[in-house]
Amino acid sequence: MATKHAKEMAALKEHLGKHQLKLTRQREMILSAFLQQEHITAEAMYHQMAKADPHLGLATIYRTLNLFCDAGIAQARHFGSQTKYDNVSHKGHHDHLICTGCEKIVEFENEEIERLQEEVATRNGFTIKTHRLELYGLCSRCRH
Amino acid sequence: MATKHAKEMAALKEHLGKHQLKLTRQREMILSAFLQQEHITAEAMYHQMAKADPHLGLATIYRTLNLFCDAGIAQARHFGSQTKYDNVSHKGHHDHLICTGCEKIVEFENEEIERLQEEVATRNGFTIKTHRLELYGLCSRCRH
DNA sequence: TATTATTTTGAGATAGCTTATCAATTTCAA
DNA sequence: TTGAAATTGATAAGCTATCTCAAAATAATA
Repeated sequence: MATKHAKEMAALKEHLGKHQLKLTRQREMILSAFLQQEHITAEAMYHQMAKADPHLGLATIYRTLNLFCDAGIAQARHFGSQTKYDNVSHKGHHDHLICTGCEKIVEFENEEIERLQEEVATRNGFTIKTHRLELYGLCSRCRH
Repeated sequence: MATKHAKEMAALKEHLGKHQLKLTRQREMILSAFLQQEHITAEAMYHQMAKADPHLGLATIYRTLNLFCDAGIAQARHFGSQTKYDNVSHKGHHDHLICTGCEKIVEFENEEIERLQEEVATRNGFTIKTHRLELYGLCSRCRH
């Protein structure tokens, strides 16, 4: 179990070391649980982990998930009023095609688009950390 | 002044008509002020408009900007904990480069990306109506 | 134009999510 | 093992956005 997420654990430890932070039981627990998710909210994480440790505080979940973001293990995404923390290692990055008729969501990847994004960023002096691309429209079924 | 934003005014009136809503002094004022912005938060709008009408309520600003979204005049975008309302008519397509350091926003257009988006959509049987592309990272100044 | 049903407004209360506070506890280097 | 420094947990506080409701404004109708 611990060896399963060795890569992320190493990334976390490296980040902790560089910033004079400490490895705690909570951080290990949360990392282990988080890596089994694709994307999850802090609140959902809180309820899920309450079974394993009823005294784990919500603030600690938030602090730790934000820590994971800093360490490059997670990525925060804002949906409406909520923040979802994506497991970066789980999949390569994917964008979304969203049908405004039936709300179906199709995930896709396109290397050429990613490359062009980098190009745009460079031209403007930016270094991209993350991005978000959503295409809204009608799927074949809803168009009729 | 009123004729300047005739197109958006027409779009608003059409939406109001279809939904049994009414055209009010506040909606006209807010539309006029909003169309002079590229993108703005409700809070900023509130302070700005306080000069013209000190009694205009914040709730009305929110309600009206959301109304504009429904009418297709504005588009809401979540950045951190805040929501920014984009003026859709300001430019045809404008995507965003967003600095996570200083919150600077650079707009850009890239026809090649747009073309590839269409391609992806077509391949998945979708017809795109709108899209949203945001690149998050650090601008040259914040990188140091 | 006057009437009237319906919608909208303004001000503050409320809700939902996230962060700040701080004493007690834990970590880890010496 | 010790002790400085970081972390935790519980809860208060902060922020943004929405809801409530009496009063006001709008627009359809007479």
